[in-house]
Amino acid sequence: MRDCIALIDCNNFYASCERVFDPHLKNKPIVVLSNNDGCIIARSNEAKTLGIKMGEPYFKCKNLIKQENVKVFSSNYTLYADMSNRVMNIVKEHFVNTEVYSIDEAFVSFPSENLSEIENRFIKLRDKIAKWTGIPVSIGVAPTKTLAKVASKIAKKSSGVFSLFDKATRNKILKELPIGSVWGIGRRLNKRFIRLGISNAYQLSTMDHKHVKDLTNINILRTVLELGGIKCIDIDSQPSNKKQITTSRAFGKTVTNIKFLEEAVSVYVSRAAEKLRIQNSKCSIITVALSTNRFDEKNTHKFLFMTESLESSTSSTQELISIAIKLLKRIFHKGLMYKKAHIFLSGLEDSKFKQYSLKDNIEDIKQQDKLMKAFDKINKTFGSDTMKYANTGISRDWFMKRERKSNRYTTNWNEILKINL
DNA sequence: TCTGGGGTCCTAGGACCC
DNA sequence: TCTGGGGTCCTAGGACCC
Repeated sequence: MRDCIALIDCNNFYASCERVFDPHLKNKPIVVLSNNDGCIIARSNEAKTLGIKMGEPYFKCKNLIKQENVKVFSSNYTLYADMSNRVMNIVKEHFVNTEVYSIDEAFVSFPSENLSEIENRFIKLRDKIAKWTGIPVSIGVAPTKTLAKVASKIAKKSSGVFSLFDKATRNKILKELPIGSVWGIGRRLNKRFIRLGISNAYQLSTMDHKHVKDLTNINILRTVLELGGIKCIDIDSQPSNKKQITTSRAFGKTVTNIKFLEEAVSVYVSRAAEKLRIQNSKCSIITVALSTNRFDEKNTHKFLFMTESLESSTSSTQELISIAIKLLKRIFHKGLMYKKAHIFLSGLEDSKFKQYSLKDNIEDIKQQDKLMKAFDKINKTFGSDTMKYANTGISRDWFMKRERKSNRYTTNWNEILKINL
């Protein structure tokens, strides 16, 4: 028996999360902004109809938004992550083999069965997710991941569940699908294929395999095979640890003062080290970078960075902050207008298999690990930043702008939804 | 004034090994 | 005089994803 694959995809996820806690927003246009209230990163269907584009800078469509009375939200990742967990937990309850692919998507695989049974099963799942979480989802079912993606796109326009197994239907749909909409074909390849006269997914699916491989790489050949119904990309139900951890964020305003940069770098290192400890890793390479505003036409864009390899890997916030501050002082140039700081942690290894160096004081390291464990536990129980290092600052004047953030309804007692009777 | 953030994988080429 | 064959590891750059 062959496996079937389904993609469960939340509709307009961030916008839908905001709507759950404010029923007035039903049928109204909503948009959600990226960090620093920069770009549009989610739109309700009504906002899409108005012609507001994905990724568009907020300031460019501000007039339209005002004119059409579109409700605007700053991004509230705490809320979205919690809502995502709720949806994913329901999916996991129903399917053993699940892969949480992104904050708003999950793949599941299951043995093939009768087609109408499949559809019924997913209609029930869709209804349950809507009832339990308030989040609308679309579900595409097909023999491969790539086709499940295609099917979920169709599902968005129809009843919410669409299965794509019939070959004639598949070919018809692929003929109408622009090549750039295929999962795995980005802007560059889209251009290249169009230049070769290949403009829709059907044409791609019938290309000569060797030709595709010579033209691109093994992954794109997999995409081609998957469009033809041959499974090449498996469900990855146990996501492996990250090989590199980045925390990079723009400031709410440009910063020239090194004191502020020290705070920002300390905050970003704290976040990165937390991520490191969540996956039980230690890092042996740290890079600190600063950049100026890349959209500033008067000044050339500067990206300054410096890397240090550590003799002994670590996941201690304290230790990483002190190295990062040292690197920061070396790359800092007076007079530049900084807009962003970045921290990269790499050379990751599992804490359990840490390679000790001769100079290591094992007792000290154990103490640090214990301290960090307690630190993380407190922040997990009482909210992030309950415990923090003093270098990370109190007022954080430079911090990202989020002027229209909704409450963290599901994760903070002080921000819980209040109902007036 | 205002333009996101955080990842992954593949390939080519160089250095190096036996 | 000649300059194999098979391999690994690392890095930079390019491409993709949400």
